[in-house]
Amino acid sequence: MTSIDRLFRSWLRYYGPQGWWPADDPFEVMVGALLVQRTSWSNAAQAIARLKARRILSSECLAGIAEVELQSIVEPAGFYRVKAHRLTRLAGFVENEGGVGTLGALPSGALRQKLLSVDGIGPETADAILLYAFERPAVVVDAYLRRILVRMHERWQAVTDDQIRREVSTRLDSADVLNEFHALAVAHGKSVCRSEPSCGNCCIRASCVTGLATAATR
DNA sequence: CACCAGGGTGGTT
DNA sequence: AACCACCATGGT
Repeated sequence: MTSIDRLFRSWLRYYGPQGWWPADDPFEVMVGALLVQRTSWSNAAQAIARLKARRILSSECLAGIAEVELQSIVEPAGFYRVKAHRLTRLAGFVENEGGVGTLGALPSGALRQKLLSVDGIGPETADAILLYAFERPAVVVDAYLRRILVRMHERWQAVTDDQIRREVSTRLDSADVLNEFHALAVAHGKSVCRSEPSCGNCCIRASCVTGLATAATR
């Protein structure tokens, strides 16, 4: 039985604090969460910088801007047609809900449900927004975490995302810890080889990341 | 050249 | 329920 708790401390000791999420306010986190889908952060950050340069990175502005214009602005992030449309819908949602302040007053369960009703916000993005925009103790289950867990123990192969969320949250409860946990999972996921399990050493032994092994298995 | 990046949606079997 | 194509730019 591997301890998620020990894995987290190993990552933190090896990689250090990741400083997520790089944003000035909750709405910027929401926008970034949509822009970064299947996209490198550097590309998403370019789109965010262009929004900021035009001073339209707010729900009020984005709800009113022409979608074709928004497309040209967020173009560096890729998938710019769907993303412009989703940003427009997101802004309308936030305005309709009375702003991020009103949303922030909702309990996490209700807020998650509302977020999932927005076009382009699925489970992973909803939990990322809960965690990084609203500082709720949400577990973000992404492809990196799934792969890492499967490589550590075969039992994770058949475990659903919902089960992963609950199992992780029993070990890591605070928003601050879960904040680092997801960011570190991404950092570690990028470091280890991405080839199939054939490697057999990924994530828990030294052949992928020197020094992590002894920390993770201690 | 192929492959990937801090996913989600809609359609098909 | 499991799979699939699609969205599209920028970096290795």
